[in-house]
Amino acid sequence: MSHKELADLIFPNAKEISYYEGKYPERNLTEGAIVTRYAPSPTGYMHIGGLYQALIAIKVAKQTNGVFFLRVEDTDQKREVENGVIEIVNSLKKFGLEADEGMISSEEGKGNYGPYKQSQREEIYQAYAKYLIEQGKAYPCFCTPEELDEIRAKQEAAKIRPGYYGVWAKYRDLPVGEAIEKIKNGEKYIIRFKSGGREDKKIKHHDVIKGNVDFPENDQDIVIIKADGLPTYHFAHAIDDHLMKTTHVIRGDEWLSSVPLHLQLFHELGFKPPKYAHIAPIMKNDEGNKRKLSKRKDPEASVSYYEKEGIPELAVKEYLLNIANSNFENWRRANPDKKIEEFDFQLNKMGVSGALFDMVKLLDVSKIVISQMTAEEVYENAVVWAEQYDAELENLLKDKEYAIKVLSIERGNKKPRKDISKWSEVKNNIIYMYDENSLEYSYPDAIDKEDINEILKLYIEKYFDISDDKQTWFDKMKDLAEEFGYAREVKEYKQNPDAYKGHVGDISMVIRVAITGRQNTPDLYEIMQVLGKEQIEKRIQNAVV
RNA sequence: GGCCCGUUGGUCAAGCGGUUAAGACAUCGCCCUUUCACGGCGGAGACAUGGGUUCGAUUCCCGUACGGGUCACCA
Repeated sequence: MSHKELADLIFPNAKEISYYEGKYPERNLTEGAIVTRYAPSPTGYMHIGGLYQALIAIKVAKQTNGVFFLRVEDTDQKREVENGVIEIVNSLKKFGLEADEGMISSEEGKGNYGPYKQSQREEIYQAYAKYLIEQGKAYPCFCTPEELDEIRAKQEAAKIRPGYYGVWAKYRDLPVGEAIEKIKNGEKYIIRFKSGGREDKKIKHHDVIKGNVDFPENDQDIVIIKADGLPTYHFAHAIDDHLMKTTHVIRGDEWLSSVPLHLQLFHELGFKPPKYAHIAPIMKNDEGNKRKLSKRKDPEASVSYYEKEGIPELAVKEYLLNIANSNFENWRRANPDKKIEEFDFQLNKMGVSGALFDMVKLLDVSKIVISQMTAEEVYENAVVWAEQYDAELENLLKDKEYAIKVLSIERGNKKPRKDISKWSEVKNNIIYMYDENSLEYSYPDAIDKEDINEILKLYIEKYFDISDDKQTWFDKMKDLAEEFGYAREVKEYKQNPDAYKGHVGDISMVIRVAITGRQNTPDLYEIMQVLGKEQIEKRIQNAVV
């Protein structure tokens, strides 16, 4: 009885591995080109952490003229969610992170190293599992889940390391003949990897991000093929990243402690291992404790949150890049007009521990991104967002010509306003330019209430002329101020505050509040030009009590 | 609990044996400004802790505390 017979019995139809080795040749890439991948499980909505990983992976691949591919890891059918794959594909697309190869819909992929969905690669895994069995490096294990639980319970009771290893690996040394007999009798089994590792020996590993890390060798006989015939993550990772020629495995650092196992698997399979870059997760402060951003508890963990809020994709990417390479910020300030693609990203400059997600900072990045857009761009984005999430705003934006005028105020110059951080704020930012009947008037306390009506009346009767240029309008404000005992210049007032009731700024504030219902608006002159003569007259009349 | 990893201002973070310990967001003040912003200038604010090693430790070593990860027929 030989290992070969056992292997043939278990996987009678599996091909020779040489078939696959030949089918997927080395990639013809230039020196230094990096091949990366994003390999999510289709288990629900896309997580911001996934986007983060994908962004980094694609950045690294692109800037070295390498390849970035999307592989779907759906070996756990129990957790799979309907439309999970399409959700991932669409999310990536929305953020402009399209893969060179990989899944493009639920079932289809593109590229020469596919299939890119693990459930479609079953025969490949089985071929390699068969190869390992033939080599005596893998074997069938007949333990039931209940038996495994018992073993673990015993180990815990005895306070020793749990797991399937050493003397606890019940079937690792079962004579081949007996294994064959059990299989022929119809006993259920899974395939385990036969580890030659020793827990008391250390391996050294250099992680691109984490640096040098020492681990004990792996001595666990982990399962490689499950009862359903599909591989576990570890096995699929080794096979796929070898066959797909991944050079850098960029993944969450929850995998760091699996590195000894993975290296061992690559070695036993005769593969050249990839470089590993383990990314720290994005954290959230939860009552003093740091924890991973959680899809269940934190709405901002889902990428769909940003869409709903109307935070531009570019802002999210810039913020993420900020977290990933802190020198990005300096680069951005020095190169405000350059594209993200031009930034030289360095994996080894990534922080080793997880950063707390900072919404305030994200919104600041977003403000800058939006402030650099033209009125037209802001308009288009706001419309797209409003169609989906805000019917009222959508309605306001119907009159495109007027909307563009409104959005153009203090935009497009060298120092654009930064008062919109997300599309959901646009309505509040422009609504007073539309509805003159729902304004609320709240004047600064410093202004004598008695004066307000008189200022407004006099302004409209004596000074208001829509055709005034800015300087004339300006001078008239000063005249008006003087007429009411307010200083023409702020400086004059400050030098001699007792001589005046206030200064010209107070007067223009009165006009501003009357016209817009706000104390905080962009340049008043420009607003008045957009509003037009009739509107202004009407608004000031409304404001007069 | 075992094994890994980490700990610089409120947050993100540079620095990696000798620095006045960068910068950004947030915060405060001033200036500019008709107003609101923008912008400019400035303030406050940090090397978890105890031992070593060293002429000298934020930087190196050990311990402690705290935080994170991992120990599945899940990824």
